[in-house]
Amino acid sequence: MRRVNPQKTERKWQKRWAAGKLDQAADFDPRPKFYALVEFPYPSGEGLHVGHPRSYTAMDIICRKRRMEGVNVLFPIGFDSFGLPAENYAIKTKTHPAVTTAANIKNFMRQLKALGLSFDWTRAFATTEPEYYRWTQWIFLQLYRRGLAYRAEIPINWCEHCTIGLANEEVVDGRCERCGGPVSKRTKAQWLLRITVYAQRLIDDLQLVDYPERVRQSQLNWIGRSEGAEITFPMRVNGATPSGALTVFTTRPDTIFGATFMVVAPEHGLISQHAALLKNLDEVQRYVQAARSKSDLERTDLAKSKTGVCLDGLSAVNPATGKEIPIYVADYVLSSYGTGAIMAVPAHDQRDFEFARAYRLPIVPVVANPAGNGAPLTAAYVATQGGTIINSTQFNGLSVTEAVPKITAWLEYRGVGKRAITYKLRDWVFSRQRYWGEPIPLVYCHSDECRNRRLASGENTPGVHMVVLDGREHTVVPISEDQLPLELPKVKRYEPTANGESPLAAVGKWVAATCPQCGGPARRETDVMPNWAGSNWYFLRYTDPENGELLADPAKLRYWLPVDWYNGGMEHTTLHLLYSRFIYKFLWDIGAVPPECGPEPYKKRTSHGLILGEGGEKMSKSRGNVVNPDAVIAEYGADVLRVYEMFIGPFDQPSPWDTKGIIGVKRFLDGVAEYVAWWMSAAKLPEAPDLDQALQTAVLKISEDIEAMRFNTAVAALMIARNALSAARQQAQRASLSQLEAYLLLLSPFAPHLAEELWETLGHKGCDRAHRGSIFAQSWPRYEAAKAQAAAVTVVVQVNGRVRDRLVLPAGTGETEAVVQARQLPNIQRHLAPAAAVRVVFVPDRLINFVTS
RNA sequence: GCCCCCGUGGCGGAACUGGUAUACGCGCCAGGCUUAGGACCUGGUGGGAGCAAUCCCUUAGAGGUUCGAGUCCUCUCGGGGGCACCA
Repeated sequence: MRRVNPQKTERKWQKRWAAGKLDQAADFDPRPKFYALVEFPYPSGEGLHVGHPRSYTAMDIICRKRRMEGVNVLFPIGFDSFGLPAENYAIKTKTHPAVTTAANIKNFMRQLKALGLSFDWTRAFATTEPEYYRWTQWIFLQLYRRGLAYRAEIPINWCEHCTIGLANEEVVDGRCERCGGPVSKRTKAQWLLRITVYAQRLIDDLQLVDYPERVRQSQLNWIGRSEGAEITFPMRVNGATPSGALTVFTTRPDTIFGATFMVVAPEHGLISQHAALLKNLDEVQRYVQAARSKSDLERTDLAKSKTGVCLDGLSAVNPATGKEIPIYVADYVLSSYGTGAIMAVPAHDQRDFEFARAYRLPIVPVVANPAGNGAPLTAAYVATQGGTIINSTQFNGLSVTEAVPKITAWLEYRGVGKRAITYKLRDWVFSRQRYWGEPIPLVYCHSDECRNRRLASGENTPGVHMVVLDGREHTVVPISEDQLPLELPKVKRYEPTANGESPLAAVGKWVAATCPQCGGPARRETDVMPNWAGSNWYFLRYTDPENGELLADPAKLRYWLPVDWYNGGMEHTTLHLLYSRFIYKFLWDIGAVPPECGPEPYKKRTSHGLILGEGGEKMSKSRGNVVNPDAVIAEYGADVLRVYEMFIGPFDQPSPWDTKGIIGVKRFLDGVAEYVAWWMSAAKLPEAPDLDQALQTAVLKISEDIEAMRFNTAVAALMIARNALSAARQQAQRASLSQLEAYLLLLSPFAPHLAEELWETLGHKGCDRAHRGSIFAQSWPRYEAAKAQAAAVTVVVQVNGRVRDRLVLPAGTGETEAVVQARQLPNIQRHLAPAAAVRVVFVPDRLINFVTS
């Protein structure tokens, strides 16, 4: 028998579930709470990807089980609807992003609902709703007020062909994502957030949370803490006149005696400061200019040989040796890491070694290479563990490990160095020269009144309180909070302007603002926030999505936070996941999130693997291997899609789609339906005597597997239990009502529509208005160990570790009895001389191993 | 270069803290039902030898620890992901 039109049944139950309150979370309910979170989708024009149901069904299964366990579950969904695709679509078709976004959200809602996901739809919102982004803007203002948002001239990605600035996400392998053209750097004033202030806390607090090791490692790696020392090298002009100093960061202060030259990054301030002193200024400037116009791709090409120019007329003194050493500018030194300058120790750093070779600079070893025997170096000896210090006066003979603190202390005593910690993490560029994002709620005022007020208050930090626009000082004036949201205006053109400004810069009425402080004319900030802004804090809003006074009621935050379980993609590990931890910590610091919620937003994080196309390639439009969930639902129904996606492979690993594999899941679910129909018609048949054990094994296995996200083996366990029911049926025996009910309960989180339908078939009321009759209002089956106990077990009998026979024994048979029986087995006697056993290894109910040697 | 993950049948993959390797599903083979067909039903299915009982081999490869290794340790090879001139 075939299931007739699963889609119709599924729609029926979806309607009935929606009419009730089964999926809704209850604020302040005395039951234990569980806040489950999945990454809300970007509502793209392509609709839902088959990857979405994998993550969403997984969390749906957990939530349905939790509710059946008597837990008050918050399982919300929303839409992360600002973003580039809507804007690019607008550029192509002149359709306003608000229009496409609304249509896409509608489509996504239809698709999500068709999957039977038990989201609390009453809490849904989109980040593009002004009532929501009002608070995204509010958060920006709080960051600004506390000096954590600032404006700075930084390089942006510039596409020569499109003549627009690109977000980092739009640069793929150093090329423009849209036109494929080369991307170079241009400097532009941008708003940045000081995430670096939180670097250490973002590392430390990883101890407080339950994240997969690979996620933890990635975040640590990305933040990139390095311990070392800052060392100051005095500088001289023409080898004589002292002139300032150059500070470097190094992780190897123990090698300072081997520092034979210094290198600064092309962007280093030293060059402009000392321009007048440089005898080869032209050459230096040419080099700096060339470095600047290079693309990222060229500049970071490791295969490229080292280049640089000596700063002629300027030199430094190695504070350890007292020797005068040259200073170079070279683009292998990055301005954005450490101090943008290094002490070069060519004997013990490969990059410095290559540079020294190319420019014939002295290479002085200061750590003995035990394998080298004093032979000339062919490569740097990077001795981080072993090695003895040489050529370093009083430190000779120390190990590297001993020398690091001793030499640091010595430098510190002499006032030329100190311990220092550096992070790879950079401040977060928070402005985009784009349209479809949250406007940054600031104006620039050049009135005397605002200027005087600024000067009088002493708050005059450039880049925070004051900026220079068109050569003129402007006061930065935040829009008052009661004026939020600052809504996006309508524009005619969505393209960024030719000079890289946001499309908003071309809207005269938008740019010409009134200063909220002095009432005079002011110029509005025209950049918008990146699409991470809305997702930084969305999980807070779910606790109180309608609040018009606060971003969320503290009492509700106290009740629901932290998020108990957050599942998402690995690709967000160093973006959204890190950003939102930072913003959460900030909101917690300023009291917008109550102290009781704790310092971390997500208690537990898990990651799903990608669903790949058939054959293991990534799904993509260009490969033409994209599977549309709508098509799968139309052919097989949502339950088949859900169960298939759970069965496809280990949840945290990538798995290829297999159209043929779906049929196995369809057969399985059809078989369950068919069994129930048969069961109803076979009331006179006797009950099977031994189904309890099979069922209890399933209860234990499935309960554990769901918690551990081993959904593939949970589905296998459901199939095994179904096979046990079928086997009994072949003996003309049926399951008891309670056994069959337990089975449907186990199935229900995976295939909710079918389970609800069959539950009704068994004579329950089904999902009425009060929901009492729904399968989802029942209790999750309890594991009964006594019933799970098998009467007989198969014990493996080995001789010298090789399986020679098997023995069926009553469970719990003791060693003496088991060994006597095992010795009588003919095959054991064949392999074992009667008195030969030297030793017997006995594992109760599992194995006996006779060891003769 | 650094960090992380992974190598098990024709395929996706099972195997709890070392204890029956290949669960479950796909595919394939045989039979059934059917005029026919399979998105149906039943049974079989790692490789080799044997009529058979049974024996040998097998978790990328090579060593090691152990009564016993897919699982632990060392090395080698292969695949994937992330970061990357980070001083």
